Amino acid sequence: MTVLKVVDVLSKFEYNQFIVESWVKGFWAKNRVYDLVKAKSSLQPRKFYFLDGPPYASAKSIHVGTAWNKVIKDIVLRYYRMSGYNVWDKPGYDTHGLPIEVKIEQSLGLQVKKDIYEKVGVENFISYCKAFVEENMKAMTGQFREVGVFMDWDEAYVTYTNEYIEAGWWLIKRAHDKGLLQKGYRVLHWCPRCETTLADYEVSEYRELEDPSIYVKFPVRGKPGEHLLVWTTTPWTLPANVFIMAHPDFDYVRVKVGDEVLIMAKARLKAIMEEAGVGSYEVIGELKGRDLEGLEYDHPLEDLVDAQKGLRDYHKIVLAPEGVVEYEGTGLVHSAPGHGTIDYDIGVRLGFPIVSLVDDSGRMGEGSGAYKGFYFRAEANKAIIEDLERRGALFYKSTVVHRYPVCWRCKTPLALRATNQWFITVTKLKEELIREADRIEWRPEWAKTRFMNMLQELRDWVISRQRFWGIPLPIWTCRACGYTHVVGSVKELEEMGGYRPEDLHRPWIDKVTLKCPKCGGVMERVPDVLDVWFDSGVSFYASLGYPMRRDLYESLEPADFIVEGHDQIRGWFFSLLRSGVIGFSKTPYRRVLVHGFALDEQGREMHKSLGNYVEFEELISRVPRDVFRLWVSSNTTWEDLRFSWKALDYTFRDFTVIWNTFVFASTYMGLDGFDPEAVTLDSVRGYLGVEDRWVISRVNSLVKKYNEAMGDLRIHDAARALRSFILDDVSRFYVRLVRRRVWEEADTLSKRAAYATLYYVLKTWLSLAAPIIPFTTEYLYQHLFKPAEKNAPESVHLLDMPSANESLIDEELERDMDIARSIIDAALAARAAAGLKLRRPVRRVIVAAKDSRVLEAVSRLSDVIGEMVNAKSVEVKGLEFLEELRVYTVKPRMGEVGRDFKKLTPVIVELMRDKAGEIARSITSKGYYEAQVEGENVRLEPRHVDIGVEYPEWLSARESELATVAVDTRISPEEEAEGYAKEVVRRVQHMRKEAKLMIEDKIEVWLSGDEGIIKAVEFFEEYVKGETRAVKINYEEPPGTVYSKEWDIEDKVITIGLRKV
RNA sequence: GGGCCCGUAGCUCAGCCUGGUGGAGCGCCCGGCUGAUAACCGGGAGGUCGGGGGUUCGAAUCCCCCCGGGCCCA
Repeated sequence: MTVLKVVDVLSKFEYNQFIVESWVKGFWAKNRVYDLVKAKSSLQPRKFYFLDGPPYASAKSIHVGTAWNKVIKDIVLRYYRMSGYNVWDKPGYDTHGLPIEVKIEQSLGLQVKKDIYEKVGVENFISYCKAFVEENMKAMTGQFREVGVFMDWDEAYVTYTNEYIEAGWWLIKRAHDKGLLQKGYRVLHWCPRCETTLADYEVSEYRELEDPSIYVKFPVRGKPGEHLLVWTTTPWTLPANVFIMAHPDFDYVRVKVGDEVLIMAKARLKAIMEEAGVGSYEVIGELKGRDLEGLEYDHPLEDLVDAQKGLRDYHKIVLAPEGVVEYEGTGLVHSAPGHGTIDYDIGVRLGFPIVSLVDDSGRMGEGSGAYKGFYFRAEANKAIIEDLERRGALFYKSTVVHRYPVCWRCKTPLALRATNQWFITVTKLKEELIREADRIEWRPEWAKTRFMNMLQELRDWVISRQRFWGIPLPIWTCRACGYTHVVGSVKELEEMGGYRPEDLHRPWIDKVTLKCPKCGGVMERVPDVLDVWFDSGVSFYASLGYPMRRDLYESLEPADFIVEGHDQIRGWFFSLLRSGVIGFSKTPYRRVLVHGFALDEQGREMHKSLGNYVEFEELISRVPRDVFRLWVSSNTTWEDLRFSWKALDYTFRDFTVIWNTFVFASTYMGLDGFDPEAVTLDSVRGYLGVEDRWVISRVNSLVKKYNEAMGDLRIHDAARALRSFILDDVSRFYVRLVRRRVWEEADTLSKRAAYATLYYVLKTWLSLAAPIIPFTTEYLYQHLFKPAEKNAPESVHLLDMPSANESLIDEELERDMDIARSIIDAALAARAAAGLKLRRPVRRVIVAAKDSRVLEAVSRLSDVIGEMVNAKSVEVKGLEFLEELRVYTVKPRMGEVGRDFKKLTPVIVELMRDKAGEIARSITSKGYYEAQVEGENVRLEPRHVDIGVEYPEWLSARESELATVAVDTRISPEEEAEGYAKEVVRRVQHMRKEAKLMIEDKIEVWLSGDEGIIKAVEFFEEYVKGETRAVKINYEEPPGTVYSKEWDIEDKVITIGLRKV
């Protein structure tokens, strides 16, 4: 078999990347290529467990960043499959949670939570959520497939399934068994309109809001006239005040203002007095924060607030460095453990009561006395400030505008509020979490730093939400005796007297009651659902069916690789680790790669509201899939990606060059009937040219570099190396170099060697590139390589990843070629400077090497240099050679010379002209030139002169770092004639193309006009015939019947005619 | 306010870990090629390497401070 039969496909094909990709898509579907790839991988001995971070199925169209994310995953999976791993590639979808509930509420026009019960019913509501998510998943899967992601789409894991829910229950039970599951108060953001807690991640929207900014005086107990000064922007929390915090290390002052004494932080004194407009005050004492500890005070509103009655004993100063700052406030912080996170933690630590006076709807509730029924930010604030003022407890009041969290769906300002929630006390596992996190391999390394820092601030995990669309909390409480039981599985549910509902979601699960093992009473489920972060956190085992089946998880764990955006360091990476440690006391994953964000061209987030959002549909219709893939994978993975149509366009252009490279190969291999199975690299080893050995070395170096980069998860390094190899090394250098060998008509060994080399290099590259540009590589493989080999696998994706053949790597040769390329550049520049067209051969190029390494390299590669710069010979000389030819000009800088040498100036100017060479050499080498002029010692320095270098007219020279390269521009009559012959050849070729002749077509040529040119062609007739595939040249006016054209070659006119024979 | 990241040519980005004369692509100007060709190649102009300080013989690179942007928290 040969590649002959496919030539036409590639060369005649009008290249269209979109058509290429559609063809491949069809090919994959028709031949079930994913199944084949999967089947091959499943036979491999080494496991590679990839765990997909499930995208949130809340929309139909994926974000550019989501596409990037999946492409990274796909590249890694494809790489490991080709490298001989049994790859686990199940994708997943995250499907529960409030954001989805809200979308459904919006689509149904529901206003408040109550509407769900009253207007639609929970049962219907859940069905809507499910249907919505299913539609989204279907659309998203289609898009992931569209960009070529080879994952097990038919077996995707979905978090809303009964199996998944049951797996989630298992972990809650685990936490319970370990004594980590608790119920208690937690301070969380609460939306008073939606009447629900909001998860941390839901507190994402802030508004600039105006709030009171008040300084309140809390009387020091037993010291009339002395007050603790406290600052707050939330007067509504004052009725719930329990204690005041101070920083042990700060300096505090006692300040006399009028006839009162105020205590506050020294660092804040000036600012506060300025703000309050108090001109005269006197510091009468200074003390450390720690000296304030235990100081008791009275609450200024004690008699108005019922709840305050029982708090007298707790009203004192508590040392709490974490709650006090020096840049704002007074250094004394009013603490309401029912309304502040730090306040709460300290309150609990001290065993102080937790007072929360705001109810579900945001109004002051039981215990708030005079303020009962007042809405927290409105009436309550107003009334409290008035009361304080009336009582003389207000030092100063104004307002501030600051960022305040609002509910992201109804924009209502949120309240921090202690509510009863279920949580897992992961803080007890802190050391274990840190130990396990430390074992994980992070890319890049700073992700680890970030993760570790976060673990230092670990807080307990509040898992309960008062919502519907989520994993129901598997906790049942006895109506009679209050006994609580955690259910770990459906089986346990049945054993406890319950039953298996068809769907484990609310509301069906709510109807399942159990029999209390303590008193035999009826147990009902706690109505909460789980935080949606819990869902994805258990994916590492839940997606494998654990614990209902154990074998799969046990054989695969831990996950070998996960990758997500850097926002997931605190998100999924953390929730996974948390779940892993709770469930199995170890990290569920061993390697993490972090990727950046897809931003717009200005570096802003892409949002529909900003108008800079790129729809997937638009992306995929404007940009071929592989172009997108190559572009995103070239971006440094962990850095943000700035989306740019222009950048994609440029990447697209590279594909043309890649394509042309393969077309070049297939065209000539096809013409000559090259058979890669007969003419192997081994069989032509003795005939390899130096450029062949070079490119073979380069491709093996590439394989090495590529494998190292991929193994280290530096995908962008791999992608960039691939790109620059095919574009710079192969297309722009090697192909240019071998064209002449390939154009030979005869079947030479040199040509065979070139083909064998090219075939080997391109096929190797194709294998390496397959994970990154799976469509293009498949097309080229199917059309060029597969038909040429008898036992070639069905698809390029079934090939084995090449490993570097170190024996073919010749580092010295690669280094030498680098030198040669630099010399070539210099020579081309020298030619350009002399206005010599590349088509015109030059007699010789002289390379004056700056060191022996350059000298050796140029000697070794002189043929390559000669070919590339179209020189008959390349002479290598030492630096001294050109030095002899050099002519220096030394121009005096009259200002400097005049100032320094006064009267001697004219003589010195003359000297510079006469001894230019000597002076120039001396100044350039030693830095000065000394001479006796009219009996005086004269010292010329660089500032006195402008030194110029000139070469003889027939030499065009170029200085480079490695050498001075000079082109001998003299042309003999014969060379001039050859130049003309080439000009004619070029024009004939052009006309051949215009006449739409095939490369192999033979022609007859007519030539008339300028005598010099005719003579030149006659002289080089064999050459001209060979180049143009002309069987005959007639030196006469072309007959009217043939295709003819008049040409102007350097002002000489000729007429060329030709016809196919 | 904190942690981490980024800030290099007009634009997009390499180089920084392991200090040693600043790179690529695109754009611009000039030239070339035309048997890979709705391509391609060469040359040129263009940079206080965000700012400041320090370490060093030597800093884009290491350290500190500041400014601007991002992510995650507060």
